[in-house]
Amino acid sequence: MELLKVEEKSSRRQDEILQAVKQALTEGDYSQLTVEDIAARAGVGKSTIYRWWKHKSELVLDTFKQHTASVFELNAEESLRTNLIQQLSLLAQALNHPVGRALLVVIADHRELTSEFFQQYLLPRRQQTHELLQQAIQRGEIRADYPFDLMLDSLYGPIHYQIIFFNRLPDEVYIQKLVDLVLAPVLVSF
Amino acid sequence: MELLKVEEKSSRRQDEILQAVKQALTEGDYSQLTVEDIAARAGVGKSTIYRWWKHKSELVLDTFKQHTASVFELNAEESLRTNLIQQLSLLAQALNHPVGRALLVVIADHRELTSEFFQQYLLPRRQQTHELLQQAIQRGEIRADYPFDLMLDSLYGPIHYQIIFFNRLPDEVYIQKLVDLVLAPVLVSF
Amino acid sequence: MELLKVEEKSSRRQDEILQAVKQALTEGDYSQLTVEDIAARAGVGKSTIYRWWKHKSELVLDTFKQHTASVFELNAEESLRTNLIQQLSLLAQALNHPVGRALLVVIADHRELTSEFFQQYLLPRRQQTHELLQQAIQRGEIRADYPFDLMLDSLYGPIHYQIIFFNRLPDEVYIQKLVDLVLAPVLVSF
Amino acid sequence: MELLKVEEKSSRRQDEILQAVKQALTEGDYSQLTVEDIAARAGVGKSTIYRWWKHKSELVLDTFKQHTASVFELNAEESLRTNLIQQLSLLAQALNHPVGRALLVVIADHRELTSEFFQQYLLPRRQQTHELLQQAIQRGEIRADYPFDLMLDSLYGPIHYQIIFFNRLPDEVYIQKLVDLVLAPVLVSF
DNA sequence: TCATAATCGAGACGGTACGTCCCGTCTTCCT
DNA sequence: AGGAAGACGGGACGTACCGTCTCGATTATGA
Repeated sequence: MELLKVEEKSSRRQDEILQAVKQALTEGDYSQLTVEDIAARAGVGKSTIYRWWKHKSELVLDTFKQHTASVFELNAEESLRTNLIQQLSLLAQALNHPVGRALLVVIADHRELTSEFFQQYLLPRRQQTHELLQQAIQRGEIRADYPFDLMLDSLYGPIHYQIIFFNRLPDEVYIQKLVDLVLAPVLVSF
Repeated sequence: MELLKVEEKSSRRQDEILQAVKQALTEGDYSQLTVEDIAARAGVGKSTIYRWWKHKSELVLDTFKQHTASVFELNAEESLRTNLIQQLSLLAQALNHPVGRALLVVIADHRELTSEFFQQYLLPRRQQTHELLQQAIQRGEIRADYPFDLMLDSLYGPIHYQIIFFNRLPDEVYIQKLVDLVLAPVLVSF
Repeated sequence: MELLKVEEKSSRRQDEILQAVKQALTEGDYSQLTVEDIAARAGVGKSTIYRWWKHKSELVLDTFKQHTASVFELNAEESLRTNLIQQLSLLAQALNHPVGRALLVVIADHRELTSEFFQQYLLPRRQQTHELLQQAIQRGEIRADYPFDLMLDSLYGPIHYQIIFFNRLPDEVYIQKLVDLVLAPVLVSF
Repeated sequence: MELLKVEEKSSRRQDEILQAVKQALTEGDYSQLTVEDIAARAGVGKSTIYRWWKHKSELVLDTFKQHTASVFELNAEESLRTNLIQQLSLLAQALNHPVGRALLVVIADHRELTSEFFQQYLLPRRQQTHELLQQAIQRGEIRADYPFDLMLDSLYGPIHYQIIFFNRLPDEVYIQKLVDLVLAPVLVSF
């Protein structure tokens, strides 16, 4: 019981730390993020932070996970197109948020974290979308034979591309057009 | 002739410095890149580096430009598809090269450099590809009415996406499939 | 007791750093003194030094203070003459020591430190000597009416002068003669 | 003839450089003095400066010499006291001038220059004053048997002492009192 | 009168130390 | 006993100047 309490307590504290990271990133980008500042914001000693995270970069990763945790439920009742548009919009917003920006730096700078990020974040998301596609296939919305992996890259890729290299958050219109373009060849039409 | 000499920004010494950056990046990634190490490799004082580049990040940008300068000529005699495949392959290799990796970090970390990179590197490349498309249209290879910007993102985006988030250099097969997928709706067929 | 501990500004580590400064100055003069070298000698990071001292110059000042801390007690049982000779000899030695030499550079180079040095070092010393004079007056050794400030300058001045401009440590004989010369008009004789 | 002309010209240029040093020192102290700034003020290339002076410190020495060249003639018709007061006042002003301040730094910082300064500047001055004393002896103004070297130190020393350590230009009153104090035991009175 | 040489400004260069920043670890001292 | 506070070793940063060295433009000379 007491152990649980301790765990809970530290879990709450961890949340506070991640919140502090998010707040700090809202006020300045990754290069201005310092562990000391985070500690001060969270009312915590630096050692407490390093007890749970080996490096600053991991902190950012977890902050991003926490930040995007609630997002990304699928809506089984809507069409594939609607779901995709919603997914990509949320993704774009998440990536364009200061926390997402910081994540991009971390991913680029620490290649050893890429696989962790892939396993824990990207893969689940892709599988989710895969399910979406399966359902659409079963509903007869789209063709069953198609290079879906490539299709997903064609959806996700441009979003990241726009944010990273054009420094621009793709708007709803862009995303709709993108989805329509990519979806066109695969839709069952008659 | 003399005017040309004035115009070309890169003296021999600056070239040597960029070479030193490339070499250093080949031996370790961006986070291990040190201006002092670069200076030592180039047999140059630190001040010489800072005389020409304000920040380490700009050094990396110029190194990337130099590294990819010779690349990317179009081949007017080949088909659009062949040209695209070749372009994307070269791009993928450039980005996956240590220098490209470093560039990604810099772009992610210094958003103020994004527009410079866009202007000086991405935009010319896009215009080049646009010409390619124009030629293909005139040759009747592809349709004239199409959202080509979006199409370019669909080509470039996935390449970057694979490299950044999957930490993987897209192989020839991937690129061919990608090009075919994206090109399919726009090809004039009968 | 604990208050005392708090009050004493010099932790063990700070002492080690000052020792390292002294050692470094023994091996080379001020212009060769490097903070990095000091740090290395003290087995300390550069930041530790800059945490406690704003500038290299202040380090030297404190080193001089530490170096001359134990010195300069008066000997109430001896005659004024004996005390003065002893004081000036010690002063001369302190100034001629590498640490003293460095101090002279710092004082000359950083006029803003002069007043600090005056307050914390020269003034106490002068007051001490003033007491000495008061005692001598009360003992009837010397006259009570005399421009003692000027007298002190006539004692201290030549010592510094010899060291700075003649690059020469005044010997015992010089000091005795100086004291006798300056003291002559003020001694009570009959 | 032509050689002379060349020599003259360069001599004029050297003067301009020394003037530039003086001007620069008037606007900021020695630590802010840079050779590049001097060169710019003098409208001269850095190499021209280094052609005639090995180091920045020597430049300052020569500037001081030039600055005080015209000063310090003795006035044989006046009393010893008057002459001494005038001498010391001029000395004090010269030392307190930015150029003098810079000189003090250089002397303190480059002990190898001390002897040069001694030979070329201090010694002549002392000999001059010695003559003054000789004349006073012959006129019967002062006693013939006296430690004159020590006496000179008692005059020069306090002046330097006040300027260096009290950061204060001794005023006329101070100097008069000093001279009177030091002169008292040596004056022939009846 | 024009080519050739000497001079000198401008400033690039290798180098060195500075003082700052912040990492990730370790210590202290309070609660 | 645990944790906030923050000292610590370390190491890269970007800056400032030093004293040396190239490079052209500008004279000055001599054929």
